[in-house]
Amino acid sequence: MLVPKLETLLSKQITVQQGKQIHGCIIINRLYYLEPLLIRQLVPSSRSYSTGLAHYVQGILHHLQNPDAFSWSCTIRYLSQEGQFKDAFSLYAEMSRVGLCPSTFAVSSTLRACARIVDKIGGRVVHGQAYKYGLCTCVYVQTSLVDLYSKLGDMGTAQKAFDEIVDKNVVSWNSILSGYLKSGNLAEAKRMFNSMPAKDVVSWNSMLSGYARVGNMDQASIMFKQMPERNFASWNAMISGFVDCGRIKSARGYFDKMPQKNNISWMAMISGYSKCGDVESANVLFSKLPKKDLLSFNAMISCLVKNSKPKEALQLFDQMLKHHVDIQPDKLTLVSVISACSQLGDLRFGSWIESYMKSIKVERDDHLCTALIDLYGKCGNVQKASELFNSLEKKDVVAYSAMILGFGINSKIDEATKLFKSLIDARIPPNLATFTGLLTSYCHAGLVEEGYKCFAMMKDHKLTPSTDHYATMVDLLARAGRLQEAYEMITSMPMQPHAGVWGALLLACKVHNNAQLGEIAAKHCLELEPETTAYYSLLADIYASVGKWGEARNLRKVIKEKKLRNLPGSSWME
DNA sequence: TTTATTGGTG
Repeated sequence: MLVPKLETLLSKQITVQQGKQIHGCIIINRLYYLEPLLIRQLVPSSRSYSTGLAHYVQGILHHLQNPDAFSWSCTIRYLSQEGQFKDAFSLYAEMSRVGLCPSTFAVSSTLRACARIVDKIGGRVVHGQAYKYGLCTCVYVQTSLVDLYSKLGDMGTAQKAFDEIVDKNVVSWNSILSGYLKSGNLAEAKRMFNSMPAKDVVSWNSMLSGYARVGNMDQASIMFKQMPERNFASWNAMISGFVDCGRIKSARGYFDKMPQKNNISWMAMISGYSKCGDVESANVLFSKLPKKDLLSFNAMISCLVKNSKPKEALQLFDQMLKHHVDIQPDKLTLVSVISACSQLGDLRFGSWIESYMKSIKVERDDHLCTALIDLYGKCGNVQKASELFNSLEKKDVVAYSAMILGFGINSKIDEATKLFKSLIDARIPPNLATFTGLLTSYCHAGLVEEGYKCFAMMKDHKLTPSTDHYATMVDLLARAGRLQEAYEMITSMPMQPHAGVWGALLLACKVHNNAQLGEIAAKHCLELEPETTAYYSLLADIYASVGKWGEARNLRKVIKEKKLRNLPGSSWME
């Protein structure tokens, strides 16, 4: 049934390319109603379907000599639907410049685009124009306004826009509801929900995820049971809700009970296992996934990266390229792949990934840039990292943290502290990673007092030091020969120190010939990681260096007897 | 024409 439509469309496309004035609006409008798969056939050899299509549709519009308001509106609506929000907005601006009166179609689509990219100024401008042209009495425009101000976090204006709607429909109610939920006002949301004249599955799902977001899974479960109708989103909201509060078994329960699963369900479950470090279970699920798509590959690759398995991540990426030719990696895949490369710390990957990005024509955005800053910083090319940092459009806390660490581990302590100051000046609140970077910088420079100050500063920013922060402090103190202080730092830790913390002390004890503390440190190391024989030999070395030959010999015997072999290359050994 | 669920950088 759709095929003849496509053919007429194709014949009209040819007319357009010959430059004849025809009814372009019909083409654009038809495109909108066609099956996505058929539309894709229209776009010749495009790597990215949506951007290719966006250019195609805009091309048709600009081919017309005098496009009318309807053609403009259809194109804007099309772009907004396809997720090309910036294009939709600039087309709207162009339309007004030409002097055409915007329609309710164009306005609501543009407002939707502004809401999605959180464009405060643009949204207000469009609102003003809609008011000027008297379009603010249309439910669709009004509902879009409610959604816009909800997404901007301006609930006062959102409520005002909502009150002005005479014929409120379910979507209008749902828009204000999700606004209150997003702003964390559960009480008001609940009040709204109860006073709704009609609820649909979206209303119920919004409430579910609202409770899930604050970790109230018991209330979410109660609502889930009460729901008159459930869809994929309802089940998936429960799964990801349980995942977020660490109740992986409950999440799995819902996953197994689901009558039908979509790829999002699988992905939520895989990322759940990833978050609690259960790579094995994630792998098992991934292998069972019937139809793997880009999203599920992204989830699995990122799982491997986050759980420090960069080699496996790159292998999976390779598999994806080889055996799933229909899947094109996107920016998110690349961010994970770059992160895997930086974990491997090999500069060769840097140039490889950059040329690869060029070959598949991926535009560099700030997220990709940040990943590259981390990569170049860790591989020793600070120059390149700092060039990338300066090229960023918006410098967020993650970019700053990556760059501070990059300076720090390349012995550029002045640059690192300067950058931290400018972060504070920019009024960007530092996070745990920022302090990891700064502490590591002081550690590399051997600046104990600055390290202490930095460690204390975390409290001022309402941050609690993690095990890694303690580990860095211990490393800093121990390297400086302040072994007793390092030991006291460990004993003051509110959490269980991991082997790396004791290992740092142990290594320093060897350097500074302190057998007493070395023995304590080694004991803890062996308790936590009995398989790592490097600890035995380190302790033996310490004994030997202070002349305790007997103990040293005994230890070496133990190593031999246990037939344990030296395992060089533990992370802290470097 | 307007609403809800997923994957990311330290």
